[in-house]
Amino acid sequence: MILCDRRRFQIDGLDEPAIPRRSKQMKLSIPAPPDFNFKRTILSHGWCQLLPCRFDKERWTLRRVFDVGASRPIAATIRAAGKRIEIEVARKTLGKRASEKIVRDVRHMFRLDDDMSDFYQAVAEDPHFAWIVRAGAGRMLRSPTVFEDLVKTICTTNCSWALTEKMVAGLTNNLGLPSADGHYSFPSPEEMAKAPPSFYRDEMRAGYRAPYFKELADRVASGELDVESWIHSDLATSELTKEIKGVKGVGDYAAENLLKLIGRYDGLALDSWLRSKFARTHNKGRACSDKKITRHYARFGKWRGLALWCDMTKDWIEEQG
DNA sequence: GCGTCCAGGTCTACC
DNA sequence: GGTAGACCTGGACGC
Repeated sequence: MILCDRRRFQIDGLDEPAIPRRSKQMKLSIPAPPDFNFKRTILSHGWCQLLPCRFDKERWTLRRVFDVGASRPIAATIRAAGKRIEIEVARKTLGKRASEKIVRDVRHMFRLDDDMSDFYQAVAEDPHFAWIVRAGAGRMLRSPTVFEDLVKTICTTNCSWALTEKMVAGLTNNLGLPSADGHYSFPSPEEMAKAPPSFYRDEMRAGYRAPYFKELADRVASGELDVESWIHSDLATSELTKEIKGVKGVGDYAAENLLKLIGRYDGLALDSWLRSKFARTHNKGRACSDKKITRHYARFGKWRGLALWCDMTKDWIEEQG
């Protein structure tokens, strides 16, 4: 992807009109870990800007349409509320099953159950990385499903961020299901499998990736490929990487990026922006080899990919105090 | 407005 | 295993 575009969200902030508040909305509340940083997690990378998420930087909220199973998708607004995360649902009432599903999804997205202590221990002694512990950085926002993260990752390959947004929007707005307020959920593998190949080429504007999406959706919908199992896989990272790269359109960068979202940080997921940012930050603006970048973060072992990402995105948010 | 060039990551064929 | 070219889109640029 083209990097100058990738960081656009830091400057523009809100680009969607606020949804009018309803007279009665239901609220759910989740306790957050002591080391959790809501802002750092939302802006951990560009996912907050991809539908069905909508980031409001003025209010520091994340809106998203959640798929809750059989009933209609539900839009919710997520915000920090002290040491808790508050979820405001655009419904007067919400069934137990739907409430539990939304809470489970939010916990997963914000990685509230991730134990960061090992990572923080790995970076705490390094003067250039100790800020990560103080800031509570390192939780990378993800989607409720591995499938959604995989599709979005493929959408980031070999194109500008603007095109990534366009492809994801085309997919969501055409194949997703509408919530009561007219926004759409991310389509399921089954919904994507129903779409003809021409949809991916002509409507989604996925270009040469079009057959890849069709094939992926078919394989997942038919049960041939269980991408959700990757998150709890016992396979060694090298083996899991091979399996992930078995998906058409997924190469080294895409596989390692997905592995980060799954919670494995061995890979660096180097793309053009990371290489450029590393050169500016650590190599006096001169391009350097991937080997040199790898050596720079090698001391962090299995956390090197996360250490790299935190290092390269440190300036995305001004630290307070 | 039109045409050309280029960047971006992966796939495939070839050596 | 390594490499070159094709894939497709949108932005930048020149005319």
